[in-house]
Amino acid sequence: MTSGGHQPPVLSDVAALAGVSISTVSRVLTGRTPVSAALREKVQAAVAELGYRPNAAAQTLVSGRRSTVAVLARNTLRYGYAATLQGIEEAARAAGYVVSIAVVESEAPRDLDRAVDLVLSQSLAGAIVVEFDSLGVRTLEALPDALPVVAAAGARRRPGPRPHAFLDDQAGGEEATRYLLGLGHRTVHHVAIPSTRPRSGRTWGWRRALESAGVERPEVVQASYDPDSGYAAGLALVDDPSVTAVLCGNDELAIGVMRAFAERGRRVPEDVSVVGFDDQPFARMWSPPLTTVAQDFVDLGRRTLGMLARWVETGERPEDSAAQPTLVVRESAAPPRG
Amino acid sequence: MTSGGHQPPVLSDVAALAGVSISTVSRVLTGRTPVSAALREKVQAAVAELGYRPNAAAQTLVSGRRSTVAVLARNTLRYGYAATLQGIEEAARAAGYVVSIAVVESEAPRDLDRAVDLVLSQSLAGAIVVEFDSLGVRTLEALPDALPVVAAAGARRRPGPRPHAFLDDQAGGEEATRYLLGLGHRTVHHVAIPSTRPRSGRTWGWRRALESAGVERPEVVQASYDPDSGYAAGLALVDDPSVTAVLCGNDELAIGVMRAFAERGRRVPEDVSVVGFDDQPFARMWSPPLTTVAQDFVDLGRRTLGMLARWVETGERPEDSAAQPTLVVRESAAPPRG
DNA sequence: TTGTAGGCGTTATCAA
DNA sequence: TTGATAACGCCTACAA
Repeated sequence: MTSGGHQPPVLSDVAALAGVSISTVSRVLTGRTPVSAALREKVQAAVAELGYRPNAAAQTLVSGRRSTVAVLARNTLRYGYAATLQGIEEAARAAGYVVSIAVVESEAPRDLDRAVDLVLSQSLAGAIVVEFDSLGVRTLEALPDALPVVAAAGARRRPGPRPHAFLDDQAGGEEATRYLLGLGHRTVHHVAIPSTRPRSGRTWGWRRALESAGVERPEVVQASYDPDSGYAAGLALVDDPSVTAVLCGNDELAIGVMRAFAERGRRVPEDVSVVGFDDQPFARMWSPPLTTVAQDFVDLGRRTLGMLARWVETGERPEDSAAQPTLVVRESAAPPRG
Repeated sequence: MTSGGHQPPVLSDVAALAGVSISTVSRVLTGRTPVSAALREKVQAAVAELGYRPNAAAQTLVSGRRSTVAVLARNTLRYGYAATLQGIEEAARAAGYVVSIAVVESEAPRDLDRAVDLVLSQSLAGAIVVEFDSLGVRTLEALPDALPVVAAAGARRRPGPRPHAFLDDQAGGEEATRYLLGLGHRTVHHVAIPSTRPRSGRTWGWRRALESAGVERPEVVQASYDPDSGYAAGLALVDDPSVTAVLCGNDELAIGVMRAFAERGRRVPEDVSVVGFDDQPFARMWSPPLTTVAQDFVDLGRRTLGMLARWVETGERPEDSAAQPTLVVRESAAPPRG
């Protein structure tokens, strides 16, 4: 079939129109080999006239050069995940990579297999796993060793087979706890999120701060991620008069805790101080505006992609990379009464 | 080079191990042509032993079958965008498509070109444009006619060259306004979001409801998307005693409006009713819980992908598809005083 | 039912 | 500097 139809133009069409060989067209397109100015211009004109675009499949087949990076995540909607994805995409676009996404729907092995199969059905330069939850750990294990994979992690973990960029939430938990202690609170209670490990980094940070202050360490109230679970945790704390300051594992938990206190007539921050974690967008709009530990997820995404890109391009496995959260002081924490 | 190195196995490796020809392996893999049980088992064993995976580039090169869908959007983090993306990804995964994303950073032509170039550098089955803003309209125009493209739109628009799935926010605006009128309010004020057209669908719905009730139509307060802009709008309304009910173009605006009222001592819903739009996750957690028009963005994403998939698979251009928002009554709206 | 051979669109190697 | 030509990995007529 001659290419007169409505097929997209290919290299030979351009070559024919420009009156040169296919190799010459390829050379001006790749730019790696010199071509005389005269021919180059003819070729460029033909490319423009035909609206030619290289066939990606053919390119990666012959050159082996891959330019898509897959992101595997449990979720793409919750704030931390979505912000990390944004950072990855932004950095990828700047570096010339396309990002594809695959969510791992549940703990069920078939969901993991499904996502991994789909991801590996592409020609990948590498992959990023968002490892904010235990499913991330399993996803990491399901990926072939030959593929460059970097984890975007919510907490430091011991150096493993795969490099990771992470947010040092232990430092954040410690800073927030010290801040509350510095305000004059006798101790700080803690409502914890689930973790990839027995305890989350922020929970460790809270423990360390209490211990180094030589202060009593209350029982941890274990919760999930959502406000309802924070509400239940709040109810468990509200009748205890020794509770004057609460560090929550994330902002949504903090919202739920605050609602439970409000319903029982304990005012924030007058009666009890509440500090969140993450600095989600609604935190600053809350009443009272929420004091919280800000984690820069967008930057985490950028760094993760940067590590992966360097790995792919230089062949050198990157070092783990940490970033420090920062406490954002707003109005939900104050000195205790009296 | 013989394939003894650490290269991934290819068809010929499998064929050699199984003691059959390459085509036989290909046949058992594609399943379109019958193969004797004996050989089929040998091949499957060899595939498993080698951990063989087909090379995607070679497959799409020879077969022309594409299985990636690109999503172009202004943003991936804001609620509506992220939820739509979630729906797209979910439906795509179920249908065997991979989704890749490209954000169009700004109105600058070079940002549009950059995103479009990156997207078109892949072998695409089709594309989806998230058309919640005016940049979406321009993105749609920048894509080649030959590519199947479906828009995920925030509002109905006149049928155009490309099919779209949309949320009928005009109906939502009308319902919310009628609800407030039904509560006994003399009229309803409106704080509007920007729109792809001179007026957003929800603004039209608000107008229609007021007109058909034969009620005075106040000036629209034009705002942006964020709480700060809602706060400014709230300040513009707070001193007007005729303001007893406000319909906001989205939930974040509603938050800002409520804060402005709270600061000036006007209570919600006792003194003034506020209704939002979208039903973002924080809406139900607010104090008071926000009455708002829920839009199912996840479903929008699913429908959009469904349309695109049918188009790609059957060759028939799909019809436009609408979904109705629903009013979620919570506690931020009530009958007027007295 | 099975194997052989040709070609998908591009890059890279080799002569000229 | 340019042009043939041989891969890249796979699918699919066509022949056996």
